[in-house]
Amino acid sequence: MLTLHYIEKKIQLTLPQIQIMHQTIRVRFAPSPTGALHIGGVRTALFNYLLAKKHNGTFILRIEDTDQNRFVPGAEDYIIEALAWCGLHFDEGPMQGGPYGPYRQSERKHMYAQFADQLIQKGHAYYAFDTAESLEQKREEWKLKFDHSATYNALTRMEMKNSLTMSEAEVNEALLTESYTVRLKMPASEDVRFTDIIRGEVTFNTSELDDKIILKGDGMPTYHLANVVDDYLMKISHVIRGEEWLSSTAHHVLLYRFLGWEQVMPQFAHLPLILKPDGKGKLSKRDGVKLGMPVFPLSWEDPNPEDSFIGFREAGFDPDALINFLAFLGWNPGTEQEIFSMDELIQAFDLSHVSKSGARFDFDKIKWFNQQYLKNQTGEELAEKVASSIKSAGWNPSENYLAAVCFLLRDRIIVYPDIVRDGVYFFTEDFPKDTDTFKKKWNPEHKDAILGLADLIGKWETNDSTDLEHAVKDYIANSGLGLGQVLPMLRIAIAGTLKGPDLFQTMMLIGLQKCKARIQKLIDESSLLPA
RNA sequence: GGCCCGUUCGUCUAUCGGUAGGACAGCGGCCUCUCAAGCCGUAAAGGCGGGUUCGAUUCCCGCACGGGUCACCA
Repeated sequence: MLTLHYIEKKIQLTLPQIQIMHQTIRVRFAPSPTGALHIGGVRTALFNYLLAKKHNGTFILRIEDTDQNRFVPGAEDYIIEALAWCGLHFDEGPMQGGPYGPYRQSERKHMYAQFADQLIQKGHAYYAFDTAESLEQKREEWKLKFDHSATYNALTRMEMKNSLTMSEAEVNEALLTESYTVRLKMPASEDVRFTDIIRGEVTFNTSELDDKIILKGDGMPTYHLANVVDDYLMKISHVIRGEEWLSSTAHHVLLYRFLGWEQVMPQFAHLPLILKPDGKGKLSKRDGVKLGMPVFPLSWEDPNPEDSFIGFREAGFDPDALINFLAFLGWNPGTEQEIFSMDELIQAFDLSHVSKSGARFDFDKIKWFNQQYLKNQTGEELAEKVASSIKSAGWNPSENYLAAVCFLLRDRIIVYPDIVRDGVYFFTEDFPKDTDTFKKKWNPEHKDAILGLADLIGKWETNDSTDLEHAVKDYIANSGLGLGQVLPMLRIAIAGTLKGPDLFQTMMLIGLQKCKARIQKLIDESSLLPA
């Protein structure tokens, strides 16, 4: 008994994996070009990409632009650029084409009607001529009659204006003169069961489901039809999408069944949602500005400033860090490794390690990931990334110098622009000075000793910062002062602030002559300050 | 409200019935001219109630709570 149960369980566990191994994996990321692609979409794309790459499969981009009202110019370019920045490259898509194109649903418009017809022929769909007003009115009625569960379904469709309630002549007449939609005819009461890779078996009863519109008044399909038809025609093997789609999956399963495609229906995997930091609802566009953090990969400029958003790229994040962070939102490798390159993610990824519950977006965590990525780069690598912002700040350091600065700063930055913010004194004499602290620490009696130190620094010749360090420390000891009385002064003179990298390395980099001048200058200024 | 999905430290998570582990954030320490980084340490969790079992975080049922969804949007 016990062993039987055990074996049964083992078989259940290994079956999906075997299927994946021996099947050609074809997955698609299918965004709607209605604006900037937010971070949840990027994660969906990532998981699709990882599964495809892990099994030598194909990763497809399909643009779902069936809603002409919501079409936003530039959105498709944004999506493509954003995913490219993240290192997610498509094998088939609108840019590069492929054997199953076109890859924009608007360009596939002519392909959908025949399947809607097929459904009508078989009695699984029907024409509906209801106007928006009559629908709204009916919905109000149903709300009272059925206690909130108001839908266009088996219970109500016979009181509506559609090809089920009209004579053939009336229908033919209306087809020519009126705007119409095609609705899927749901069975009155039937359990629709499917297996979700992440959630296991899920069941819906058709009595709870409505007669979804599959073809709109303008001749365009809705998501439901377009999605099923395209996934079939494009031979998609796995549908990996957000959990918000779970409740309409029964409609999709029925569509596959009615179209005779159930045997080749893709496997479903519904990803847990990315939630707002407070956990109340899924993360949305506006949460970024509200909480002062990006939720988009790239900045998005909209004519309406309210709809313009800053991106992770512009905020100074590294795409590899973003990807690493996103991979861990709802997935884990089952080991204690946390830092993963894209190749390592591909190796380690497995749908069975995707969690079921929603994950809150944690800004602190992505900052930590980014910091890890920055401090593992060489000075040269960092320099390359910040060179343009250094230039636009008006500074023109040599490549070597910039790289050396980046190297010194690299352990204390979270995002790339921190180098510009924290490194001002490496590039110009015009850097902010914390004079308040200086005043607190300044003791006029030490003036001569410090001027003497400046003198020594200016004259010192060495290539070794520890050599300088010894000289300075010896001088301080000999003058009878403590390190704590002198070094903070020096730091403010040279860097303007009490924090920063090793003082002696900093001085060596800036140049000892310049440092001497900075010390003298600060002391001159301090004699002008009120005591 | 109906239906569906979920529920382990504040947060992200490990644990596939047998001492609840890691990471972020927090706190403390070491290091140090400072700030970081790093290292060490500390505090912190199985929603509730029933069952099944020698044993339940893990399996089952109920409840509670949270989320999703109920458009000619995807």
